[in-house]
Amino acid sequence: MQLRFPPARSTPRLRARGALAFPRAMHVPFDIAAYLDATLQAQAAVAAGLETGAFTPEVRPADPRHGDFQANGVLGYAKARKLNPRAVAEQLITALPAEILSQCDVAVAGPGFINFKLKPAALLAWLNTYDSAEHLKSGASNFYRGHRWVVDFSSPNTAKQLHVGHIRGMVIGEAICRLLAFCGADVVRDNHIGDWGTQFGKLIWGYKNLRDEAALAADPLEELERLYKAADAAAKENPATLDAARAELVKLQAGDPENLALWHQINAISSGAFEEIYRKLDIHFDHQFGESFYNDKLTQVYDELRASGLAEDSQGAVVVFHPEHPRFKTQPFIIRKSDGASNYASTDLATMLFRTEQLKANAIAILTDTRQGDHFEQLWLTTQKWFTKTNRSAPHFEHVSFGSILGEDGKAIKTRSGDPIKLKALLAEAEERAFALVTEKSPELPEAERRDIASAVGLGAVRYADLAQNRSSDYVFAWDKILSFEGNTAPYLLYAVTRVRSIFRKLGLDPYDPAAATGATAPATTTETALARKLLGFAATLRLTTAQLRPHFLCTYLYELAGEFSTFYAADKVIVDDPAVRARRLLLCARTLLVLETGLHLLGLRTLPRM
RNA sequence: GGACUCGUAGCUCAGCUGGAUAGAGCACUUGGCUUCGAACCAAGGGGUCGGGGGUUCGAAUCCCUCCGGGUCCA
Repeated sequence: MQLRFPPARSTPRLRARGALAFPRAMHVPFDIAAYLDATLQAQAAVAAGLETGAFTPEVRPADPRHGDFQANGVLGYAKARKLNPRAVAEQLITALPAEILSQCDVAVAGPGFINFKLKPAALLAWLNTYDSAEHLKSGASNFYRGHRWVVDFSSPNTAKQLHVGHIRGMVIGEAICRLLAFCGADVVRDNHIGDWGTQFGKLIWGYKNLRDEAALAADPLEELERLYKAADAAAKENPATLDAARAELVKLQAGDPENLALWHQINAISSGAFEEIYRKLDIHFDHQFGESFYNDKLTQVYDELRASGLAEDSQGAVVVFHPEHPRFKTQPFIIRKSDGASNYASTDLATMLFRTEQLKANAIAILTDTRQGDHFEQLWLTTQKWFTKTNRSAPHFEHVSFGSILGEDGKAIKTRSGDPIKLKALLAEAEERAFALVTEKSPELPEAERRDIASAVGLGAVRYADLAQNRSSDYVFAWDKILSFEGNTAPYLLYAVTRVRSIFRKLGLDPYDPAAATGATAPATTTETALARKLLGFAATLRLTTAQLRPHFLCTYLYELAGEFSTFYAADKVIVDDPAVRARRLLLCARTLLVLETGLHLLGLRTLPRM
């Protein structure tokens, strides 16, 4: 099956899915930009006599000053044919179907832009149609229907604690999974744990010779970390110890029952500790196919790559070169080390095959920090060639990379003693700090509720700070910034939610009860209209966010939405005597709450009734 | 040395793969709560988009070249 991956704008798959029915069949398209784009392409361009193969409307959300959407495609088209762009735009407008003209004010502007401004009734129709999380989801689920995505994220190493450096991949990965699923994809979440490797030699040796039973019982993972460090130090001092550690590794790899049992035990301890944090952060996996899972799948990789002529022997190792690539023509992709051992390249190749053939992935996304870019570029080049040679179709692949977390000095973040900051401690501190703040702002609330709020706000703040910044940049971690509770932060958004909820609470209404907003008429004041238009922008935001797998687009949108709401809230009083005005504004409040909460939940934040 | 990545207001960052007068927050100045939650809102000042060249109707965005920070590879 040939699948297309939605770009930021419209896709052929959307055109085929009844987007043209608006409003004849009273079906309101979820993504109106895509609907306009499709209609211009399929109907107007034909009617206006344009070369349809060469014309793309390029409809996109517009600056509010110009309207809701703008079509830029005429400019390039007219230029290439030495036509007057404004004249072509006028032609196109006169050829527009009546259904569009009944919904939008359309005008040519500037050198040849076509501006579309939705009429208030069209805004109302959308708000009435997309009135629940389920309906938003069904609107969005056309985007990725039929796509099965395997998302590989978190993927920590066994026997090491999660530290600050791990949180970005966890949080971004979880958000991406939720977003793709919301947009119709079938998502398989896989935690590719580093549960196999040379560290186990030292770890097992340390466990056998240096362990402290009491410490192991008290904090198993802490003790494992200590054992590894101690064994590592001992091996450096004494060559005999190093040999002994290597011997333990060889025994493990040969299937020695005692070492295998220890290995299982170490993994179980590790998993337990990871689970604790995953639960706290509401992070979930369908599978934990760690590196060891691929042990028996590596020979197939070596055999096929050699048989297909892609891999060659070099200085005792098995490597793949990519002659067409400026760098990888000389920099080898080592798939088997000279000592015969496997490495990340071997297991990752086996993983690509397993996910394609067994998990039936159309698309694979792997989240790691950007430093592993070279590795994944080589992996992907190799996979494509390998699959081609063996008549397999390759899935879509994305290395979803992200920058490092830095300390306030701009260098890799560390504690004062030079160790990594433990995630457990970081999250606890976030909750502590949030509790102090909640207590200061809302001392009247019972302590149990303040604790609960602090948890949502503290964890949400850390999480949101990681999501709100473009993932490709490095990220400077600073408590002041994360818990500043101002600007584009979790507390601001959570606060907006509580303000909306407060209105309904005051009226004794359930904001998610459809009856709460019945009888609403179209938005009337400028602030009402601005808010309504922003709400419709949710569709384009979801498309953009998933197309680029960059959750910060959704963050920015939600922040702007909360801002529009705050402006509206200050300008237009909701609880007024006039029932028509009240209903109109309550509808906007209900939908603001719906989109804010839906969006925040997609990002993994917990929302609150009050704070 | 080669490759990748980033450089936007005093600070922290957006800018939707080339669109209209480059936007937010913090900080600063000013105004707004006896009226739905002020953890809020409104208004104002603040920019050679690192420098230079090029591509075209149009460049923060694409190309070249320098400068500077970060990362990866031997």
